[in-house]
Amino acid sequence: MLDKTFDHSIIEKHHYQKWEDSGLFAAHPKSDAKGYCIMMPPPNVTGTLHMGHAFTMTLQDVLIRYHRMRQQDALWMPGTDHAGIATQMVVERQLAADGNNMTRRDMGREAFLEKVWQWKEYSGGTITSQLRRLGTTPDWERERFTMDEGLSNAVRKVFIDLYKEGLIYKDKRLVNWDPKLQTAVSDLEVEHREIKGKMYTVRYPLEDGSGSISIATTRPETILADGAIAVHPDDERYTDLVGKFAVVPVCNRIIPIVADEYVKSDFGSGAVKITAAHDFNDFEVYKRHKDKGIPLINLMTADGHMNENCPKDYQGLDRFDARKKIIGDLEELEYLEKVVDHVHQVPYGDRSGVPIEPYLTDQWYCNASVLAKPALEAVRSGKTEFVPKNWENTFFDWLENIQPWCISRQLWWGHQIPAWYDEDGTVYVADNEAEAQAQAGAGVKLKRDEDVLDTWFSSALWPFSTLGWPNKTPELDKYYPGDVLVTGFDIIFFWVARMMMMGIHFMGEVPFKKVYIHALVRDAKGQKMSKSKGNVIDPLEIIEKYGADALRFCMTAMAAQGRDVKLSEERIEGYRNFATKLWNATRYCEMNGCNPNFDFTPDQATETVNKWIIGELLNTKKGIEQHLEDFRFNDAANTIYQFVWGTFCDWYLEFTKPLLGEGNTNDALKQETRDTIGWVLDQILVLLNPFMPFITEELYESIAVRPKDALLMGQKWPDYAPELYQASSADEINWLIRTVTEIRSVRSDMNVPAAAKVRMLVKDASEVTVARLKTYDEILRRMARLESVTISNDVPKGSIQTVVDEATLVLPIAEIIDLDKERERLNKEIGKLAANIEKIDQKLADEKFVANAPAEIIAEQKSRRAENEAMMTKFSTALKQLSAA
RNA sequence: GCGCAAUUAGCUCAGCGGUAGAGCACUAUGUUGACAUCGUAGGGGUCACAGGUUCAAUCCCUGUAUUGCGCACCA
Repeated sequence: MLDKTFDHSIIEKHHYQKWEDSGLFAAHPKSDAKGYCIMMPPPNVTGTLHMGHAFTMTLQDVLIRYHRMRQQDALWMPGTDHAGIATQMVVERQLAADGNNMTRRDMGREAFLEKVWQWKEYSGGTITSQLRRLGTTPDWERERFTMDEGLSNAVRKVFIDLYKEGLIYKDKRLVNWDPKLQTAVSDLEVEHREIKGKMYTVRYPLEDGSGSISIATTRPETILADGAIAVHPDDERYTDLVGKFAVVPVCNRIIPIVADEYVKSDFGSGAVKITAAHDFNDFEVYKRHKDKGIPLINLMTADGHMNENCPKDYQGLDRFDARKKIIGDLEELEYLEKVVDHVHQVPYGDRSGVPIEPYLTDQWYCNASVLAKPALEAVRSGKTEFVPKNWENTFFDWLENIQPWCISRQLWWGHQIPAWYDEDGTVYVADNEAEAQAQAGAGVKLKRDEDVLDTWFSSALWPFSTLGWPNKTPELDKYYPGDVLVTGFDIIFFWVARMMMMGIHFMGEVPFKKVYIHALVRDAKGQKMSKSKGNVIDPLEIIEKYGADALRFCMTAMAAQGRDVKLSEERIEGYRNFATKLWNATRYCEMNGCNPNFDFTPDQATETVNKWIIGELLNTKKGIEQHLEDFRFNDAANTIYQFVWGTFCDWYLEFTKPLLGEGNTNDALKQETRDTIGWVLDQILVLLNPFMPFITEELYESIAVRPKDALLMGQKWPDYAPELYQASSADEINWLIRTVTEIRSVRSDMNVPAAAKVRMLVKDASEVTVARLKTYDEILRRMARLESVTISNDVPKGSIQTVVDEATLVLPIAEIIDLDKERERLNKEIGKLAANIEKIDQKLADEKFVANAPAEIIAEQKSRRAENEAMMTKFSTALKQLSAA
């Protein structure tokens, strides 16, 4: 027998161990079953589980468990990502905190990497063990890490192949440079922050002494690297100046004045300084005016200090100090004309939090625009489909305007670029040093490129590198392309788009057929969870407190398409209560001997309530299937919730109480009812299992003796014969529900004490109703707290009356009735009905409506009018009788 | 500036061309051994605003407002 209350903490670990030991997580590439594959977005190997993970992993696990139960050969491919910058930063911080003030450069590459590997070994299992707490069932045996040997081989091969195809190349261009981390970062890793800064207007004297030209800038320190001044070609104010030269204040360099359409005449002075090595737009101007002799001057070191290209007294200054200094100098030299407050966007590194510097460096690039074309085409043609569809626009916009992808990073943690240089700087791209040496020729001294690849470069290969590529494997055959990728919208660019590009290029086929994009998890107020805000809800604490099932179910129920998940603890508590409800219902079933009977099949049910609940279960199962098919997780969750609580517990178990009681001497019926209850309960556990795996597994084990080692998670998703649903049963039971609800409602309205048992007379009952009243006599008496149910057209004095369908229900309660109150209630009912009728009459009187509306709508209005009319008559009669009393 | 989404009950959100829904919260109440982590009943909405299409609009279209999120930015 089950304990009186459900304690999730007792059951969770125990079941997970059993599941994992059972081998049921494993995919079987050689089996004949149809494959179903989800590639888990690999979390940061040294990370810990946060709500975003819990959310996405829950949805994936629901899908995987569901498809596994449907007898598909499910592969949920798990793994972790080395997360280059993030992980390296953590270890560097640890070094700094050690007290020795060591930096990675002090340590040297090899020793540092050893440290990172140690850290990976130490904390690498954290997140995967936390995923186990959540109850997820990926094929752990296949777990991969982006820096595994196999995956690293794939990375090198892709690099080499793309290099040979000319799609990877080295180039000197401006990159987003993070002076703190001292690496290039992707423009996706740059966040623009609105900053209240200043705009400085600076006067540049003309070289010929004939006057001056003024420009505006927010970054006066870059004046030292100015290479030109640009004006709009049509700007008449400056026509005469184009072709002349100006003198850069402070450093006195002579620079040309050029005309370029990029300049907006109506902004500032209409003249702009061109600092080609420190601004993306300026760099473009520079390229268009190469013939004008514009110098390309880099004035900063990699860590954001002023370098040897600056005047002596600037060299070595931090970039922000240099700004202060130059403002002073300009003022002193009387070049500074104006300073105004100016709000503008400044790029910040999203990891380092410092302003990003456009910086001129040599980097490796991938020609993304070539790779993007087939990826775009694949989505346009529907080979890959986004759900919800509107994300396709985001995908298109980005890929259509894609820039060369800078794939090199000045980090140590990651895949080192497989390129070697000889002393002349000639590059040899090869799988290993020996091959590079062979290319270069014996005896040539080679040095390997020190940089590593962008983490997303290896993640882009994830859908096939994890399946054994470049080897031809049965896994690749069977599971590529994957069925669905489940991920958040925030990494459509970072990851989804790149997997599409690489997957199509190297596999000749899209990496997944569908991309389900979910929203972000926020706190109850809708704010993004972040450590600095302190509003982080830790999934593990929630699991401790409410159970993994409650968290999972909450996540699923909140996963409506296109909306963020605002997570509140109350909501989770609500679903914990749902688990308790199921627990107690099961306990009740056990107490009444309603355990699954394996000889019972639902077609054996004869009693209407039993046939009804079976039919309702059919609809529920169909609903869940449809909703999961459509990735409408919230609807799927609500469908089963509603069935379990609102249908099974609230009504069916109550309906069957009389049948199980001593009053029922029909043993066959009693047994059928027990069997039906046991069967439906068993089915509930199966249908609910993908959502709430722990409690359902526990109950499944508890309610029946099963074949040895039969785990619920390994059971087959049911198939029901459609004829098990019978509309006639539904009609009858819906009448019963209506009747019980109506009596309860009127009792409550009239303050009839809950404990009071009252008689009920039924007036104007049809034959069908008479029969039903007889059939459900006991249920009615029990559920509506009635002493007796009698067919009678008498209305005793002091009765309250109400109407269900054609019949009038009369409750003679002279001793407790409040006549005024009852009069008020009846008048209210009549008023409502009259209003309905009036509305319908208006419609029916509208010629256009009658002429244009479909016949069934008109018929519906007419029959609704008749119903309302009939009810109004009955209530009016009741009112008259009350007044006469 | 461009784009996307949202605006429905006190809160969080579903929904839908033909009688407005859920959970939580709230109010009242507590009857039978599954369940007070519960039962029963109830109150509560001009479906942001303005136009349009339609016999009919909360739903479709257009515009406005507000909010959120992307993308791009003028030095």
